[in-house]
Amino acid sequence: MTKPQKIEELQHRAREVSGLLKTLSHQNRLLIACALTEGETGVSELEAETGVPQPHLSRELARLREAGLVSARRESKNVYYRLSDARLERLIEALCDAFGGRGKAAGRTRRRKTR
Amino acid sequence: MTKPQKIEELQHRAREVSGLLKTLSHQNRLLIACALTEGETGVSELEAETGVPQPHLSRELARLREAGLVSARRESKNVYYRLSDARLERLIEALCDAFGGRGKAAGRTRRRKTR
DNA sequence: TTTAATATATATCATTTATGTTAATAAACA
DNA sequence: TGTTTATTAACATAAATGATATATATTAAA
Repeated sequence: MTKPQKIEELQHRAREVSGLLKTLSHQNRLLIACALTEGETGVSELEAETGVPQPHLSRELARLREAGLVSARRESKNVYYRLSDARLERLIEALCDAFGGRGKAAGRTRRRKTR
Repeated sequence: MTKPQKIEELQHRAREVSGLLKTLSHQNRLLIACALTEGETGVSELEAETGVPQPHLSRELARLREAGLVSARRESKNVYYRLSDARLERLIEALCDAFGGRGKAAGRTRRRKTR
C-alpha cells in the first residue's frame, strides 16, 4: 500500500477543515475571532474594537454560532461571546504567529474584561 | 490610547489573512496545498493522491497560482507544482497540528519524489 | 401598564462571487 | 497524426456579501 491512509478519509478531513477555514475566511469574522482569543467580550465592545457596524457584527456572530465556533451568554441587556472550539484558539494563535498580528504570541499590553 | 493599534491596520491585516484563508477554504485546494507541503509534486501524482478529477485539479491549481501560493515548472509532458509562499507552509503545518492530519507534525512514512 | 431607551438580532434585496459539471483546447512528443 | 498530459471555457446554480431597514429583548421611567 502506497498511500498512508484511505483517500476518502483524507477527503473527509479536508472537507471538515476547509469548512472551518471558510467560516474564518471573512474579514469581519476573522476580526471577531481574533478579538475573542483575548477572552469573553461583549458585543458593543466588539463593535468598538473591530469597527464593524452592529448589524454586520451580529450577523457574523450568528454565523460563528451556527458553525459552533462561539457561544453567547446574556447578562441583562448585554450579550457576551466567547470561543467555544479549542481548535479555533490554536488555529488563530498559529495565524497570529505566522502573520505577525496581535495576540498572545506578540505580547500585547491590553487588559480585558474591564467594563 | 486604549487600543493597541489603529483599527484600520487591524482591518487591513484581517482582510489580507482572510483572503489567504479563503483560498484555502475549499476541499480540493486544501488537499492540494497539503500534498505540496511534502515537496514538489506532479499533476498526475496529485490526481492520484487527492482523488480529485484532473480538470478540477487544474482549475484549482490555477487559482492557487493566481493567489501566488504555488508555482509551476514544466518538464517535458509533466508539470510540477510547489508551494511558493512560506507563510502557507507554516499555516498548513499549524492546521495539521491542530487537526491531527498527516504532515510533518504527524510523522508519516511516505517518500516523495519517487517517480 | 404604556412608553421610552438601549442592546442585540433578524430580514430584505440587489449584486457579486464561487461552485460543479461537462466539453473543448493546448502542449509535448512518439 | 495520434496519444498523453494539462489547461481553459461555458454555463447553470447556489451561496456569500454589503447596505439598510426592521424587529426583539431587557430594563427603566412615566
